[in-house]
Amino acid sequence: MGDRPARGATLEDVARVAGVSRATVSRVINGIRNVDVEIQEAVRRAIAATGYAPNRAARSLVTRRAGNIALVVSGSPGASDGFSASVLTDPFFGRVAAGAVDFLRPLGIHPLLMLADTDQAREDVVDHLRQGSADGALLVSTHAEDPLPELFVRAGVPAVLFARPATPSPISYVDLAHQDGAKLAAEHLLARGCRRLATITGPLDVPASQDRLAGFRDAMARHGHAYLPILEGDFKQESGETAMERLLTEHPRVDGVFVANDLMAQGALLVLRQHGRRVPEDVAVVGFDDSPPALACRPQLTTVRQPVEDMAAEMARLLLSHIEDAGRDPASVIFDPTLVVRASA
Amino acid sequence: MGDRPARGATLEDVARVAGVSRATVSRVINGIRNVDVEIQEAVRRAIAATGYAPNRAARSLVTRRAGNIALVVSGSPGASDGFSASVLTDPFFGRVAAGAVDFLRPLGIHPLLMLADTDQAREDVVDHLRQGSADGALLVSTHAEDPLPELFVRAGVPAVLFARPATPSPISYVDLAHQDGAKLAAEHLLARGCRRLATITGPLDVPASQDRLAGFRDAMARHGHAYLPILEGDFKQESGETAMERLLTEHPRVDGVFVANDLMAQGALLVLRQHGRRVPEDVAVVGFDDSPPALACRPQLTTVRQPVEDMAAEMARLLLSHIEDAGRDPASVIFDPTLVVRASA
DNA sequence: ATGAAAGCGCTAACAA
DNA sequence: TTGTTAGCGCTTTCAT
Repeated sequence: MGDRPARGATLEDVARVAGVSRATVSRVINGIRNVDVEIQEAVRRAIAATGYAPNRAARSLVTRRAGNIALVVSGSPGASDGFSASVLTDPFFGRVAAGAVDFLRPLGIHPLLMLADTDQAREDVVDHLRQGSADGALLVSTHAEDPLPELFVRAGVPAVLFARPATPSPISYVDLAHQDGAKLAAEHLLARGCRRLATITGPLDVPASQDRLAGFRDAMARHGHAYLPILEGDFKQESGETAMERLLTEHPRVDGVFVANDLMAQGALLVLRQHGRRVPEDVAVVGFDDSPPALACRPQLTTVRQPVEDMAAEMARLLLSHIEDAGRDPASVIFDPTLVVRASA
Repeated sequence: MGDRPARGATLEDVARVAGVSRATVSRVINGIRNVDVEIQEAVRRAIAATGYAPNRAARSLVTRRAGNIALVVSGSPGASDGFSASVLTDPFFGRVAAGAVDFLRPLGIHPLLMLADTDQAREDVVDHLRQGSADGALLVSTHAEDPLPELFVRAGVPAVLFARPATPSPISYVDLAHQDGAKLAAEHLLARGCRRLATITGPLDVPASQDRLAGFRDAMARHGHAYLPILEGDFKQESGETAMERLLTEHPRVDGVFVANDLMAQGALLVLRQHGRRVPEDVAVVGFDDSPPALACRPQLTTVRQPVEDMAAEMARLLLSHIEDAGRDPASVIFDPTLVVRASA
């Protein structure tokens, strides 16, 4: 019964116990064939006997691969209670993380969670990548004009974005056909008889918000509806409340609202009820995302589903291919939204 | 204008450019004094000129430190839509992550996100730690009898738990004085005049749920209330709805409810309104956590605040000290809850 | 105050 | 099929 903490057995130790060379042990560990079955067995036994666990750093040093990737969320320093809290607590981000994790886990790859809400933080992220802490990055930007994509291409760091960057960059991204989604919402609202429509948008400096608005407006116009009140929010619940409040005073006869995400729609629903408006009878509401809050509402939200988890998985797939082949050209993959009809419209 | 991707300058390169030895460059990089100021300058210039970025793997190999830690969430494979989605989308977990990230970031440490919902996954997590991918682990278990803490101590992996483990283990943890929190809730409910109280608990196999229940029951008993209907939930919103539904049929005259977390309380509120009960006039409701959903409810939740972010930061602090000093004895740090009075009670 | 040199543990040619 | 041998890029005694 030895009991020293045994500062880790090395390949050398295993080799000695198994009576073979380090190279051979390395081969069986890395699943390279051309190793006698008998010897494989011996090696395995030696590994078990020594409690050997390969040293990641040593391996990375020679393979030039960290074996994990970075999941970075970039934004501007949250006004009040911190960027970290608001973003990590946002169900949308949770879905992105879940999608990436589920795809990566079977591959033995884990995401390094990094937030970049200041220039300093962004620089740190780039440094970490350059130092090889991670082999590439999955990037979710929460604001337009994020300098990070550009920093990544400049540093030669493999990266994939969630959503098309505001300024063109030679970098891969995954996105949703936002306009199509908005169109789905418009047609559903129109079909159920709404005639006085309005929309609560996301921050208008981000492409996704612009696209959802454009898609909704175009679809309305195509159906002859020239006028569309527009209220701008910031994708958080409270802004949905504020916007709906204003909408109700400025356009009291509104009978249908397209809200650019579920969190704001949730806030809108709250205000609607407070004002005694029945949903969907008096005012129909369609959200966007199909995130958990859509189910937490009463009535439950009719919403445009964005397959976030699948999109995140695709990001990971793309990233891996860029890591594999550094010369690969940037690619974009666009997903289709679907309408999930529940009780609010 | 050279233009090859320049497969990374090394210490050697910097040394050559600066006209000094590798050792000296290493010293200035690691901020070791005893380096001539002139030379420091020269080295810095050389670093800038070469665009040098230290190689993490090489450094880790000699220092035996990965420079990052693991943030692992352990649980059982979610019944329906996956463990990853439900946990990463849970505001409670988001707060833990935010607290850890905020504490660790200034130190240049990032968390490696790992989920462990199967035996296989748990083994993988332990392997990664043993391989030195991370220097230690922050663990949040979502179910009782999680084998991971034990696996960690057995593997000699530094780790700190969120919440006392169901089975005693020589391992550090951070926790809340759940009983005190429940007592706060009980006294508030009693003080506002409620007389027919009930409670919706979390899964009763986890210590936190048991403690909240015990604390509430004891406080009630001390005030002469012998009978307390108990409904068990699972910390998710839907279970709060189900429980409240049952409570209303079995104990229609209930006038106050203590719900073991905000998510379930949110569900309870929904059901209450659906049944035409006014909150807090007919039924007062007190939640637990003070998570984002507490504000998303109408009326907003009166709830027992758990300083999750501070607790997570403390976990990180403890973990770092265990990494620093492997011999350090396990420690526990208990935080005090506070009552946040809003509209629901 | 600085440099020389010995590894850290592993993979990958290259031989045999 | 297996072993030998170079390193990967860095930190760290130990001299100087």
